[in-house]
Amino acid sequence: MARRTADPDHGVDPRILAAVTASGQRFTRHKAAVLAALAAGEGPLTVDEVVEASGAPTSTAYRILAELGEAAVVQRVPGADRTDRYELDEAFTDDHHHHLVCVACGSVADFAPGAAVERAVRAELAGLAQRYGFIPDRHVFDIHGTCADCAG
Amino acid sequence: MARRTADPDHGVDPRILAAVTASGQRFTRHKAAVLAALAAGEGPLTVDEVVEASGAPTSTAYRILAELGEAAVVQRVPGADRTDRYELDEAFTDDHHHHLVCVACGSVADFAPGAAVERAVRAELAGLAQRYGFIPDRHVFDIHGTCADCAG
DNA sequence: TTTACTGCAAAGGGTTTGCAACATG
DNA sequence: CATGTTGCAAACCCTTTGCAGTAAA
Repeated sequence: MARRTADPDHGVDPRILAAVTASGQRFTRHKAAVLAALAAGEGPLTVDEVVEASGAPTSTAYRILAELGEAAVVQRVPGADRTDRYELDEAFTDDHHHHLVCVACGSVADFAPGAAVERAVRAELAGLAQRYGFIPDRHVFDIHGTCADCAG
Repeated sequence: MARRTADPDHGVDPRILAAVTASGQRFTRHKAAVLAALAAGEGPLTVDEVVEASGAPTSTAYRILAELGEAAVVQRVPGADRTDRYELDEAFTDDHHHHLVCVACGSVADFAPGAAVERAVRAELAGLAQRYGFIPDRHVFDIHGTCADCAG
């Protein structure tokens, strides 16, 4: 029971660790804290929320989020307001979800799409390259509306 | 043939005119120019593009776009970069479309979705109120990827 | 030891606003 | 005429960056 006492990985998903190091980055204490914050968050987090939860200074949080973005570990999620939000890439969450964006308060929540939508979307994506010369990477299917809190 | 010589409406869609005035706004020359620019544009326009095309000063362009947004005549379209884009609401374009967002150059182009996707989406929306207490208003189905220009 | 990361503070860039002059209804 | 709109410039806020010190590998 002495095999792993120090835990330099901070309990982070080994696949994420691999992606980060494969990208030529170091795995630092702040990076671990930011990743933990994102993993624990309900839906995508604003930079302020990441700062709050991770303890990293704002500028460092921005830099880490950018680095993780380059490593394809984190995705930026634009919301109804002008404030960006960030979430773990689906490759590391093992769930496919979309967003419920509240136009009243700006909050962004996750929701699981029905199989029919995803099936249709996949078929749609296949045709894009032929029709528009556009090479699809990922799709955004967000619903804008009013969340339960704001609807009263 | 002398019925409309002055044309105070600048040839703008009467439904848009109605929506603007119904919102308690005046219909000014700049507003007309911005609307004309949006109507003529291929896909959503950045503020700079609106300024360029309409001749309105930047601050006025922002204000007009905000006003038209409140009148539900214009929608803001977040892209891959941090630059907002604006387009006429679908209620006034009589076409339903989505966006091809280039992650390389930030350009946003329109594309017409297949019927299967829209059918599935409509079914999905219907269930949201029950499942999440979320009242859907509109949906965003954008494809992120690389446009023909950037793919080389 | 090497080099990436950190942290502060200062700069950057798109967006918003105060206010006096102006144009619309 | 009364009031919403315009335009300039200054203010704002989120985000990015320079640089010297720190820490990961």
